[in-house]
Amino acid sequence: MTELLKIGQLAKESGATIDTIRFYEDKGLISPTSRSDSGYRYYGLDAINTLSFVQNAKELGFSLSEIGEFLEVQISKNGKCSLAQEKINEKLNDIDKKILDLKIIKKALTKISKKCEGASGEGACHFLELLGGMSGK
Amino acid sequence: MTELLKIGQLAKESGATIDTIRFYEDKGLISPTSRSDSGYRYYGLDAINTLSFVQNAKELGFSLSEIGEFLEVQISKNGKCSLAQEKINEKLNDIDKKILDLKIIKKALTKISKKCEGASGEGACHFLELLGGMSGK
DNA sequence: CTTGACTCTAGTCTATACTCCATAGTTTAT
DNA sequence: ATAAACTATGGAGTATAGACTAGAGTCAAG
Repeated sequence: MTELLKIGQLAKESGATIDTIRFYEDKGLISPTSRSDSGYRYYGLDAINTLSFVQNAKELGFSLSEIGEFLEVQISKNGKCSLAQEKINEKLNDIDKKILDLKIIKKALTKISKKCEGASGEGACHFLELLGGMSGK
Repeated sequence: MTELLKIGQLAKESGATIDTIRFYEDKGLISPTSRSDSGYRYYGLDAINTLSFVQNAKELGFSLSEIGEFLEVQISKNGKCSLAQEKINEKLNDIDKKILDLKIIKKALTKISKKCEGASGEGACHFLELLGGMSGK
């Protein structure tokens, strides 16, 4: 028989907490292979991989619901690469947009910072006026 | 006598909602110049600038509590530019870090995407295995 | 003086991703 | 057989930035 893990063991193996695993179950990301008569959750070893996938995908900036979609695709085994590709490309666009936004913010902050400096380091700060004045733009 | 605004008027002038203004009050960002006997809030015209400052600072990525600190500095009139400079520099560092993170993610996603493509666009997707395999790194 | 528009407080709800708690039942080890 | 360790469920709490609601009081105009 294949080795089955109780939730605490899975938690130890995966690095997730018990609460997190149950939370993920609630969100449809993972579910126990079986339950004992008393209701204890039992997981196959693949659950470790699933959780590690979730961790990695989270680090890549995917939300739990996006990760859930990936897992569904996987589970259905009908998943075409094109589906994942689409998601990945969306994510890449999101990222480009975020980077652009951050650069714009950076430019604005730098500009303000310089004006602030120009007004001599120790005088009363006009930061708020500078920023308030930006409302037109 | 200076012109005083009721909360609804201030909302219209500033573009914020009434709820938002009261929420900001709760957070210590703004408070009415005075209150009527019945409890109505009355604001001076400067409240419009304050709210526009809040809007702008938010767009620049500052949290409400950071904005609150800026406003305190302003209110105390002891604010030195160096204080604002410090905050701005922290924010600039944050932004650089975020951009870097996003670029790393982008690289990882691009790599995965390419591998996925390599596995012929319409086959079963190995996205999850690819990602699962990254756990070592 | 009544209607409609405005405002008040206090509290609940949204989304995201968990974390912690109480209470109760189960399993394991001695 | 009993104590320690583990697990179950359901619900509340965390942070952020508000949106929305109910029920009550207030203000201005006709």
